[in-house]
Amino acid sequence: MPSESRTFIEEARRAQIIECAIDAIATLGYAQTSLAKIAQLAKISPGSISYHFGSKDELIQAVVSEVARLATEMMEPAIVAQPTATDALRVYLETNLAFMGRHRKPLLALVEIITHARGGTDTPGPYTAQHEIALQDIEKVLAWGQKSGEFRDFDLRSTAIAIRGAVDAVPAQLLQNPELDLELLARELTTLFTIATRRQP
Amino acid sequence: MPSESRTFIEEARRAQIIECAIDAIATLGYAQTSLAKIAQLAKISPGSISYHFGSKDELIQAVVSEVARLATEMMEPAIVAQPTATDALRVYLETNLAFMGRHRKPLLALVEIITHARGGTDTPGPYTAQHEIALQDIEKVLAWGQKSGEFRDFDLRSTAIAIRGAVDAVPAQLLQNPELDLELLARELTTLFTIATRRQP
Amino acid sequence: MPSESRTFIEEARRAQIIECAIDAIATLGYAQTSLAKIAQLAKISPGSISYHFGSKDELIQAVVSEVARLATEMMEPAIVAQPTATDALRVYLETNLAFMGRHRKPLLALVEIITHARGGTDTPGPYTAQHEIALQDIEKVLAWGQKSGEFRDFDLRSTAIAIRGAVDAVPAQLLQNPELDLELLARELTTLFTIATRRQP
Amino acid sequence: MPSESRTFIEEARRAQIIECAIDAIATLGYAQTSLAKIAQLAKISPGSISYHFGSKDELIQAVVSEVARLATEMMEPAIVAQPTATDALRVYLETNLAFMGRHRKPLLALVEIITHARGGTDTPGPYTAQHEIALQDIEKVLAWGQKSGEFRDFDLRSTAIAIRGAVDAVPAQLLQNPELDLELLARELTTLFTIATRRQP
DNA sequence: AATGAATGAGCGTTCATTCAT
DNA sequence: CATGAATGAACGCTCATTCAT
Repeated sequence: MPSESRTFIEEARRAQIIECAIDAIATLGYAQTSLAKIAQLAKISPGSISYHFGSKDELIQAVVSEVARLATEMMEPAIVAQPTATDALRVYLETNLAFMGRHRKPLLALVEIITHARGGTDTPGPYTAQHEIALQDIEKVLAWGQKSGEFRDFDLRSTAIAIRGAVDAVPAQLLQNPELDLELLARELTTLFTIATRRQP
Repeated sequence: MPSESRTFIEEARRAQIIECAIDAIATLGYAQTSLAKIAQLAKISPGSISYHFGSKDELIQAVVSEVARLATEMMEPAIVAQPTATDALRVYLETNLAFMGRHRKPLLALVEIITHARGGTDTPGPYTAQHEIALQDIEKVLAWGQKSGEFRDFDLRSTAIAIRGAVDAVPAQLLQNPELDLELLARELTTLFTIATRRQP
Repeated sequence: MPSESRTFIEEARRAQIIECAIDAIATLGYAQTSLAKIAQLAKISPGSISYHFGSKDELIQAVVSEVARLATEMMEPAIVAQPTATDALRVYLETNLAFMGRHRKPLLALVEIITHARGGTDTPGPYTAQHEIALQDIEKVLAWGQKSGEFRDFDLRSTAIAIRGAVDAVPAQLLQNPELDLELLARELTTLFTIATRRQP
Repeated sequence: MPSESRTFIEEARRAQIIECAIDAIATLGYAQTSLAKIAQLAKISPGSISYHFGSKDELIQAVVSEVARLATEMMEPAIVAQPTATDALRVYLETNLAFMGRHRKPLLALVEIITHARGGTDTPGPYTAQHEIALQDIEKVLAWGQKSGEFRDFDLRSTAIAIRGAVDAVPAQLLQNPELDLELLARELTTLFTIATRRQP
């Protein structure tokens, strides 16, 4: 789907619709968000959304990509710039939680989509891949730390699950308690996983 | 809710419907599960479910109660029987993951329900309370360990979020990779959180 | 439908069901009254009503008959005992409104049924007959008064419609304003129709 | 409700649906009229009605408004133009019955809606207000006649109930006997209520 | 004589999608 | 490009009725 194949105005419409979709999903919840409501928010007709995205699934996929792009842009450079795996792990947690604080709506929308838009056991759902990538990213950092001798000898996948699980648990908390102190949480999680992963004396 | 108020045959039907609902939700996902599909699985008419449960909400509530009963029965006694907070934490993780291994479908269904059955941003959803209780249970164990001197001085809520987040991340993994080694995972998580919480030298 | 064909216990059950049906219809309104609710009120099973009455329509018909019997028993003797048509007309109005005061629930139920349970234009509805009889009863009194020279020369049907219409309008008023002074109303209607029907000088 | 807010084609569809709803209610009765049947009459899909009216209640409200507009347009100017209360009362009866003759179906539909659309005994129902307004309109004419000395001294509410009751009784009669002579009826009712209300010598 | 579990048709409503304009 | 009217299938739910017990 090369961007050259789309006119400028078309690209603008798509961006507008994606933004309104994020707004609607984050505000109303995935189940309560219909194309009609998104259209209403965007002040366009429902048919227009189908025209630009073909189907609801495609729109949702576009939303996911957009948020992922936003998150990656914000987080990845900082992480890969770290000199040590320990620093990278710390910055991973810090940037993730910072993203949640700064881009609450896109994050909430993403969480809504991931938890709601999965298929059955057979069809894997379009966003599990995204999650697998996230885990592998963490595993890379962990493997780095083990290789460099910073980290103790643990199972990569298990530890990645724990770290990612902790991060994924935050939006739900945030939803329930908007006053949640994300900075405190970031410090505590950093400490926790730093201790938990470092080479034991 | 005296058991005398329901016939034997009614109780049997309810159990059958609950089982089929668990099956449907775990297999198809919450959003794709309709009363009609549950009825189809149970080989009864859709109206029959309404007859026995009054509303979809009541059925879902019954499913939640059933799984919660199952889980509590299996896990709580073992946890409270531990002599130290460190043991309690270990057993908490072990029994939770053991439950996932033995009751995969009920567990998946429960997770589906809890993550899906929430309203918009404002309305808290009927099962967020359940989750809060789970966090407080962990916090109790953590506070116990801090008081006894087993654990270091960390923020209770942040640490509870990390632990619960790790546990909650497992079903999604399990769904994606049914061969996941839960025993290994239990050992690794136990080690991780034992190290992370214990009093530092 | 001779009463001999029914056992004593069956007759009692029917009476009980009819009473509960009246209660339900008067309290909840016709549209909100289901056989299940009547059964609940009567503390019997829904199937039992079908057993005793065959169908809902039959039950409704039985309710109508019962209320009509009650009304006729209370009103007819007093009316036919009057020496003049003028007195008969007065007593007709008085007894009708007195019945409404004393048997509010049966009356309300009857009104609910008559206004709700009509078929289409083609099928006349089972209770229009009842209404036609009521009109003819009034016409008899009016014809009597015209023959005796008490009443002026008016169209029987038109005048009967006016009188019956006035009477039928009362329950709706009563429903809206339960404090309605039925005795005042009876006096006023008597005066009005006495003046309107008497031979003009 | 500015007319600019609706397309021409939308307005046409709405009008068509309203007309079919009137037809269905007048023909089948309120209780037997479903959106599906109205849609069938209008040869559109059931979803289309929801599209244009949002809910059944809104459609019913639109029907009521339409008929009320029709009736008011036809009757009010003639009534208020009369020089005396006696004339006004006569014209009130004449225009009401003339309306029934000319707009039988809308009138029947309106009566069906008003008598059916009420909740239980406690909830007043959305159209009882309409009826109260009708009574108050009559009371105004009666009060006028009493003040001018044309009418005798009677209770306003009781007399208004009688007059409105007589008028409201007509549609039911019309339903049962479509050949009913409305002009005769109008003359007779006029005479009746003129005699009944005029100052007695 | 009575039960109550079960049914199936029907209800009002929602919504992704289509298509003539 | 964009519209918005229209669709049709699916939803949760109600209810008179049936029938094995």
